[in-house]
Amino acid sequence: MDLFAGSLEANNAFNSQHNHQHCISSALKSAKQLCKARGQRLTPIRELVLRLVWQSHKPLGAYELLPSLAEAGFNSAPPTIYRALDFLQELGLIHRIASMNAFIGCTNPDHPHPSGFMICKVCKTAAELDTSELNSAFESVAKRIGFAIQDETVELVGLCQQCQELEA
Amino acid sequence: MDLFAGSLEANNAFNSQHNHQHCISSALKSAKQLCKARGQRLTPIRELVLRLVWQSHKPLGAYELLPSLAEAGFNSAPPTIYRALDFLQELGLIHRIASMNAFIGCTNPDHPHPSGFMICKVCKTAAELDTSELNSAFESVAKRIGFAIQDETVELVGLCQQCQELEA
DNA sequence: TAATGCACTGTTATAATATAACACTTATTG
DNA sequence: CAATAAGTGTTATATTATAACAGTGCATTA
Repeated sequence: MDLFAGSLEANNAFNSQHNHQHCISSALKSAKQLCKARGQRLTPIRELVLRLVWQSHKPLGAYELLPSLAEAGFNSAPPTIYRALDFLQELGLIHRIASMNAFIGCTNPDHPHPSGFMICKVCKTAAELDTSELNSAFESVAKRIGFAIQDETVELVGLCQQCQELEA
Repeated sequence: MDLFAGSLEANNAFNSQHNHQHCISSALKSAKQLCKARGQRLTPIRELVLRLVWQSHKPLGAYELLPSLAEAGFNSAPPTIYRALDFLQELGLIHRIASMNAFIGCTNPDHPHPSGFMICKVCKTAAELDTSELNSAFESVAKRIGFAIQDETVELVGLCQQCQELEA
């Protein structure tokens, strides 16, 4: 059975050729738009944390971000970073990867959709998937048992192509 | 699109009428069989931890299990419980729910399959899903980008029927 | 402009989850 | 029985996350 072939798409995180500056500037642009639209403030700390998360396509832990906050002259106690991360999550600008206790930038915050990740356990790169289409499967089983889905966590861990080649 | 209707099944965790003694005895039977087949030992600590996890269909945190270990006369420092949990996980007898940092008994350890959970955020009950059919979707996107999936985490959080009714 | 209120940040302390390292005991096997 | 491996006990510590309260600064409106 392969009914869903073509229905999921991964972003270009595993393509090391992509223009990453574009990822960053696009994320910042979205952030500013979203904040404006919702009457929220993208303060210096929040913007910096967003930039830090977007350094790469590898999920980063809260405590990995702290030193950079300190360098930038901000307070760097845990609450500072968690507040910023919570804020960015609520706006859909970043996602938390539950299986890694880490955070990653959302590739498409302007069009909220249920998402999942493919995460390479060697290079730690994570590609976001749009899992909208899987929802029909989730919803159909949910409906049968009367369950109302509110939040989805889909995390597929394995090896990306490049790391498979390096291992071989 | 509803191609996957009928392809996922949830277990009976949300049905409070089910014979839970049967869940427990079935889990223990599987555990003994699996251990025997693999030349592993289901020691008293491991069996107790499995029983404790199977108290209910609610995922339990490691530190919630410790007091019961102490009561039973065992050492109750964290490593004791984590070792038992690791062991049971490796045999596929329990699953870890990443989004809750908690552990739950596997409903069907004799027939290993990729699995997911529907978790009620009010009563904390979690029903295991057999997500074998979703694999074709996951695998097809994985194939396109050359990703080799090794482990899947699928956790759907929301409200079970009963808790929806109580909230209303 | 002064007063007020509110969102944001600073700071200290601590909770919650998980693992490292090493000593000791018990089971298994040759 | 001795040797080895597997399991457990114990202490300490790492990692992740939140509680609670004080201070600061900006925005609104009187």
